[in-house]
Amino acid sequence: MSLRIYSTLSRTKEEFKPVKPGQVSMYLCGPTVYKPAHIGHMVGPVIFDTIKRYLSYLGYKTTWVVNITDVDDKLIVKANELGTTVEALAKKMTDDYLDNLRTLGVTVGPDGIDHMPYATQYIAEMQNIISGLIAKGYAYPLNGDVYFECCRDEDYGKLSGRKLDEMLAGTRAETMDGKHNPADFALWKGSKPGEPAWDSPWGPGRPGWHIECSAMSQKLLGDTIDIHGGGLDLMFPHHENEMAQSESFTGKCFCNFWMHNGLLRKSSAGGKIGGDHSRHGDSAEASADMMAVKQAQEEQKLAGSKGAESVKTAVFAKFDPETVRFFLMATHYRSPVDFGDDRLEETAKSIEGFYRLIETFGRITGADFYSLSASTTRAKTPSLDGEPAAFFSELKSLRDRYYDCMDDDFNTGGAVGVLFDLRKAINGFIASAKLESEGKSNAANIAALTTAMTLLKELSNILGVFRQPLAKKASGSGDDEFVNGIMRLVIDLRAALRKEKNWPLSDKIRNDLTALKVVLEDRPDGTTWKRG
RNA sequence: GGCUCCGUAGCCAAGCGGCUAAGGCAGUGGAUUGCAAAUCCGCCACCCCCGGUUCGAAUCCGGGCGGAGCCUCCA
Repeated sequence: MSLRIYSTLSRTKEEFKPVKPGQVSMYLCGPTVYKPAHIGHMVGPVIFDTIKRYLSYLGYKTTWVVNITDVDDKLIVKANELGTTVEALAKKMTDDYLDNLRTLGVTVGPDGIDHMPYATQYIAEMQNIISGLIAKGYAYPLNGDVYFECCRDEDYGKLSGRKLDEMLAGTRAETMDGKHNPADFALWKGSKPGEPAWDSPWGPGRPGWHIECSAMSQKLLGDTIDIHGGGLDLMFPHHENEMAQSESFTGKCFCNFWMHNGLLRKSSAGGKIGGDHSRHGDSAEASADMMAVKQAQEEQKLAGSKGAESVKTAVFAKFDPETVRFFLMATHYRSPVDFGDDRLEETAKSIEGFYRLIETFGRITGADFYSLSASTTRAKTPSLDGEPAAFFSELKSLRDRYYDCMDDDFNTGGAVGVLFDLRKAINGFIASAKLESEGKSNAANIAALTTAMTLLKELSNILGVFRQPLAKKASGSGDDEFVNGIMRLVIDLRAALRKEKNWPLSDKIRNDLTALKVVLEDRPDGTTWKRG
């Protein structure tokens, strides 16, 4: 089974073949850093982080670039508004962005984003491309600006499926501004006084939106890259234009696999409004003022400039980052996703069992799941031949299913399903081998359990989940000696009551503790507690 | 209006021509438990509608209905 990737260009899944054997170059369009990051900005990086992990797992030496756009109209406007400089604003928002990425397990470095170039550091490269495009007749200067002439690029529109002449039909004349063609877009923008500006052959100015990605990907990854990613909303015009520029300049294919991730939508207040979603199709509502509807849609869209809350306040205050990451992994990257509290709550509930299994594993073996050393490459994955044979062969087939999913256009949703099945298999093994009670000293079974848990770690590492304990702590790990001491006392006293079969009192203790968000669980070998 | 994409159980969701349509949440029957919790074993889908291609379709094609995104420097 070999890796297949859906390419936006061909609208089909194609077998993945890198330009250079054994190596993969990957470029993801990063943010314009003019406002705090919202959760929608995190989707691409999280998905591509997993893609890189899997490519690395397959043995590819993967180089991943995510750019930072630190010069842009919006940045200028916002900085003026706030009475600060573009540089200072960009710095602050970049830090916010990176901070949130780190929280979600995406780092800058060999295990994550390899290069994070800033647009302002590649002005010379951009100017070089612009000059080249003018020389080749693909671009023309106009009043201090430089425009790319779309109709000179024969296959312009091939990514988004647009035809140039169709696009022109509905265009208003006033958008022309002397451009040869309304679709022509700026490679270079002459600056007004007070705006950030760089000297250029066409006068002081700043780069257009698309040229930075062309320049940076070429400089850092070469003329033809393997994978280029971004949100679906960037397909047009950004990626279309980016590709048009780059290919016109180099005369080579710019990118072999275009990958676009679906966008997040903020789900409506959920059940809180009326509960029954199916009622929204009322014909009375259908006649509502279209503008109002359009407006409402705007607000729902996370990417809209208005109303989007920062990740920290909107999400991380309420949900563990691992829950968020798991949620993103549970659906296919190309699908649009409703993002809302009720969905995250469901996810949190669904993954609790993994954390419980991890605790159980610790109780049985004394080992720490998070310290297990799991293989990070498919080539070095354990053979999984062992006893009991039935259990091992189940592990093996689950792993194969996981591979099949990931090989099929990074089907993380299917892979997540495998993780749940793996959990069930391990729990079943623990139960049938009675590892929590009389089977505790069976060394072979303990070893089998450890192998299985190591496999769980190996497979969840690729998705970037279960890398650390939840903030919600298990017994004794997050509280001070005082609390732990009190809890030990309470549990001991209750154990004595239970021995006397004083059920009313021992149940009262457990129930009252539940009200305090402390959960007691009675097991054959004693009672454990944790904060719930 | 043009260009894309989607429509699988109460909800979320995988599935990409062929064994009994993954998995999660909710619900439900049982095992286990002093009772719980957790865990395990079960149950829970006429794949939006209508045609067509095929020995065979949730999967391919045509039409319809419904939804989403883009066409506006939004990831």
